Amino acid sequence: MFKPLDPLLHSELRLAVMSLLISTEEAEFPYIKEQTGATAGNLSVQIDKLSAAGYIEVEKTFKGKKPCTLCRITPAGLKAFEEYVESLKGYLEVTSK
Amino acid sequence: MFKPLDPLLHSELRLAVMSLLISTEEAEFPYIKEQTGATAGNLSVQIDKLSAAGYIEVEKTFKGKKPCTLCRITPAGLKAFEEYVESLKGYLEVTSK
DNA sequence: TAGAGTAGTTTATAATATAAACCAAATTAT
DNA sequence: ATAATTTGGTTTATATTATAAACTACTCTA
Repeated sequence: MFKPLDPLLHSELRLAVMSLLISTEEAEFPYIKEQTGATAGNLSVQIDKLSAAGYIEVEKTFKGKKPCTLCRITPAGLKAFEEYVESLKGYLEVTSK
Repeated sequence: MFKPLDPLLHSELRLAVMSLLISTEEAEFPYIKEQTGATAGNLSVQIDKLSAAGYIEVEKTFKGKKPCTLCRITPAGLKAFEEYVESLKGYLEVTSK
């Protein structure tokens, strides 16, 4: 009935980041920051966690002279997200018996 | 895009409790404990929080000689749950553009 | 070259979840 | 009768987590 929810994804900000990356394939740090409304510090920490879990890939490049942190979802991340959504459904689908 | 998620509901156990109560209208502590797989301590704390927020009603009665804690969802709780689900959709519906 | 802006990271703190320890009453075993 | 066990919880201590504040480094502009 109530399957456990991946704690890495059951977090408002990390879920938003994952959701965004699934839609966009690839996104830069400032864009994610703007879209999620997160502070840079918080976002940095959560991106690290997703990256450490292998759910996203982080590439640090340069855009001219400015640093540019690019994030991309990984197949493992996509799978985890799908499983999370599937598990979550058990909590949301109210079987009005 | 990413609406804030009610932190009271964005918790695995509390969400399970709410989901259960919406389906059953009324449930006893041991039943909720069994269905959610939670420990009694954890469940007690989370029920208190939902109750303090006015999301559920807790009635302490007796069943013969044994204490019996009955939980029921409130209209405010139902509304909060529905809003939570609505907000959550923004995170789950991946607009594969 | 001083000040402001951009792009982040590190770290300290506050909030949260969770289980362990505990309490009280009832039931069962000796 | 009384000791152990079970039932039905609550309280409290701890571990984890989320979050913002403080910081670093580099660039751009006046």
